[in-house]
Formats: sequence, structure tokens, C-alpha cells
Amino acid sequence: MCYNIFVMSKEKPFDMELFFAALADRTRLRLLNLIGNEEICVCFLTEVIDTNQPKISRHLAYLKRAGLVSVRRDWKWSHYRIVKPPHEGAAKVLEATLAWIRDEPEMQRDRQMMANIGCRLSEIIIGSKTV
Amino acid sequence: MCYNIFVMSKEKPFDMELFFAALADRTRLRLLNLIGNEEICVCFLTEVIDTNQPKISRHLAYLKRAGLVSVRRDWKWSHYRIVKPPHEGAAKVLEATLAWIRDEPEMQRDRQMMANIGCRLSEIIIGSKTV
DNA sequence: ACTTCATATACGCAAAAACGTATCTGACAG
DNA sequence: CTGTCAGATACGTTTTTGCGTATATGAAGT
Repeated sequence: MCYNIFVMSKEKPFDMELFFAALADRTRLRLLNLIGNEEICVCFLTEVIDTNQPKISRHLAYLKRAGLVSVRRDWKWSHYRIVKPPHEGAAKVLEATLAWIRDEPEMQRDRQMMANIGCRLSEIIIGSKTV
Repeated sequence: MCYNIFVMSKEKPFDMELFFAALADRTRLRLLNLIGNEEICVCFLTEVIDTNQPKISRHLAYLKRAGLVSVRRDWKWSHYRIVKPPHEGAAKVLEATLAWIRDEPEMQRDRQMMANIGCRLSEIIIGSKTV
């Protein structure tokens, strides 16, 4: 959104190097894999990736700087989603990358784990059992 | 070739981070763009990129380490070509990347310049005029 | 006002990357 | 055996990156 304004005004002609640098880190790839096509709350990501919270936050900030994700803040929570890059070429590369990482065992485990957390949470919130 | 042996023996399961890191540098992207589908002599690359020779050599070595290119030595000259990555996903990403950069103005200029050098060289070598 | 909570940023450090200059290598030519 | 040439590597330095710890932010609740 804000990003597109930059593009329109020729202020930021999509930094290819930054784009690939953003993909050149396992933690960031795992984050992208977890976000997928959904809009995901940071709390899920920190839960799955299992490291200190600032690390996740910094990597998300990196992805945002590179124009790969956008944030929506809703009260306490930040929700990230993947942004389709403005250039067709970049969009294709990103798409291919997401498809590639999706097949990796660790990435599959990550998604599985996030799904489980999701179930647990909805059990707590929606169900009557307050575990 | 040597690379495939590594893959077979599970010695080197294709480093995704290294792959993207290799793409996260303008000089390396320019090199890949210049090489394209051909087998290109280093002397052309140093001519076009116009920087000191060790820089080119180091970046080519980086691309080789990442499994993106292979070398063939022929007497004094080294000839590089782009290698299709062993993973289908990686291959698709690389293909999309090459298509993307191909459209950039600087990349087009680079290819144009290399073509001109090629003509000049063949004029010297094949033609009778020793300029 | 004060606390709490999710997330972001600041800071200092260690590891890695990129660079220019200088030097090495290895195959010829003489 | 010595020089030459394309290309690779070594070295020392500067810049960038990633990290953990600590702290800031900002909106709700009390």
C-alpha cells in the first residue's frame, strides 16, 4: 500500500539485491513459509520458530523493508501477510521460492506445528475447557 | 558433474541460503545475465563489468560454490556456464530470476556491450585486419 | 496514574562479506 | 630455464549482518 506509492513516485524502484538478501536466511524463509497465503499473527510465529522474540521481530522487519510482507496491527497483535511484488518478474521468483520451500521437511514440520498451536488456541478460546 | 556426486552422497544437500545469497549481489546478477545460456570466457566478463579482475574472479567463485555455474578451462581461458540446479524448485527460481533480470536496462546494456566486444574480437581474429 | 501485554527498537559484540592491492599458479612461448 | 599471460587466491581492512540482552512503545485494562 504505502509501498506502491513509493513505486509510483519512482522513489524506490524495487531493490533486487535486498529482495534476494531477504530470501538468503533460513529464519526468514521459515517465516515466509509459515505465513503462506494467510494473514498470520506474530505470536504464532514466535511460538513455532522457538527463539527469542526480538529475533523474529527483526527478521519480519527485514522482510517488510524488502517489500515482501505487510503488517496490520490489531490492538496488541501484529498480523503479517505476504505481498505480491510490483514487478511481474519478482512475483514469479517469489512464487517459485514459496513453492520450493514448501516441500522441505523442516518447513512442513513448521506448518504442522503452527496448525497444532492453532487448534490448541481455538480449544482454549472457543471451547469451554480452559486448559 | 563433481557437484552431482556430492548430491548423490548426501554430502551437500543444496544450500538454499547460499543459493539466494549468491543472487543477492548486483555484480553476480550481472555475471549470470551475461553468461545466460552460453558458455562465456571470463575475459569478456571482465571487459564488460569494468572493474578489477580479482573482483570478477571472486564473484564467479562464489557462484560456483553456490552451485550456480560450472567452469571449463581451456588453455589460458576459463569458460563459465550456468548450471541447472538439481532441485526442481531451485531450477524454477533460477529460471524466473534470469528472466527477471533480463528485462533490466543495465542488464540489456551489458549484453549489448558484450555482443559488441564479441564482434570486435572476431573481426580481429577471423578477419584479416589486425587492429 | 499505573500495570500488563505483544511487539518493536537500541546497543554492543562477533561473524561474515566485499573490496583493492599484491601475489601465486599453471600452461605455454622463446 | 625464463618470461608471459589469464585467471585464481592471499591478505588486511572496512562494511554489513545476525545475535542476545535490555529497553522502549503504545494501547487496554484496573
